[in-house]
Amino acid sequence: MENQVPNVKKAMEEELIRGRDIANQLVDVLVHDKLSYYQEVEGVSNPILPFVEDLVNKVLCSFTNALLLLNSNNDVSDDVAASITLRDVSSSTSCPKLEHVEETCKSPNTLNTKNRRRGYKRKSIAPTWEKDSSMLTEDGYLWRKYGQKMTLNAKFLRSYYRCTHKNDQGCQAMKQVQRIQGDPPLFRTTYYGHHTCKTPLNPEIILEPLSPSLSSSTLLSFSFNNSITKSKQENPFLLASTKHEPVEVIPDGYTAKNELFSPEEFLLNDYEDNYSDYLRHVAMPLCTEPLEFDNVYEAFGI
DNA sequence: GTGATTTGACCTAA
DNA sequence: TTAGGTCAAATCAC
Repeated sequence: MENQVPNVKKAMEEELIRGRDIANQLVDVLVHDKLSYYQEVEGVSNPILPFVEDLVNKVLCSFTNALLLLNSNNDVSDDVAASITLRDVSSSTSCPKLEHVEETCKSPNTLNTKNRRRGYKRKSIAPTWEKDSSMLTEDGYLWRKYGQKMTLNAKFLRSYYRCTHKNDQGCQAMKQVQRIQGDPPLFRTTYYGHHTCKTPLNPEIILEPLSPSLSSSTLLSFSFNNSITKSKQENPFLLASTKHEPVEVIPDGYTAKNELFSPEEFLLNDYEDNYSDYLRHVAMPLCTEPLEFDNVYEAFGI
């Protein structure tokens, strides 16, 4: 028992060093293989990507294991401990499991239904950005609704969504949708965190505002062509999101490679202080007519 | 059968 | 203490 703490510290140190080394490898790969990115954009398969993903997994595993070791020794804050999930470690195929740590954390109480929320941590982070919109709009990501609540001083339910890829990719993005006005309907969408997932949607339809001051309700209005009536199987991009939300659709012609702008790319191109440039390069080519969608507001009782 | 939503209970920050 | 955020079993939809 006396030797356990030094052993844990030793293992933790090794894990952190391992993570650092792998991260360095990853940087080398990313820096020296820029061309592969363009190959990927062109649709050519990229043999380096699996290797990069493996490196990323190893980095995450190393740091997670280190945190688990700290957690098992009560040397870590509750905040950090709450962010650690055993699934994150065990789900990785390339990550050596720390069985003794897992066993330490899996007390009988955690398996008991009444105590299964021990790891629950209510978020206290500030919103990343907000937008008000007269209609529920698709933002290019897949969301899964995990709750709704009637809040004080609110006439309507607030809905809670998290990224569909929270479990499989660890994406921490969340959003809340609050109907703030009945007639005409007005919705306030508050986003928390950023997407780290590889969204299955076309990158060109991902349009997050560049800053909270840029209300997307002024620019996110898209044409709604007949293809929206196709099934999920025929066009999964269009209806793959939560059933309560309408979709924003990019005209088919907007596919030229040099016209693709994700918000990140837009920032990298120094447009962030020029909203008109953003509109010209990103929003305007996409805007035509407001879309229509049956049962769009069904969940909100409109 | 599988995945998404609903809903009541649980948990925590203020 | 309480309002708001989250969990997870039950239910629904495809």
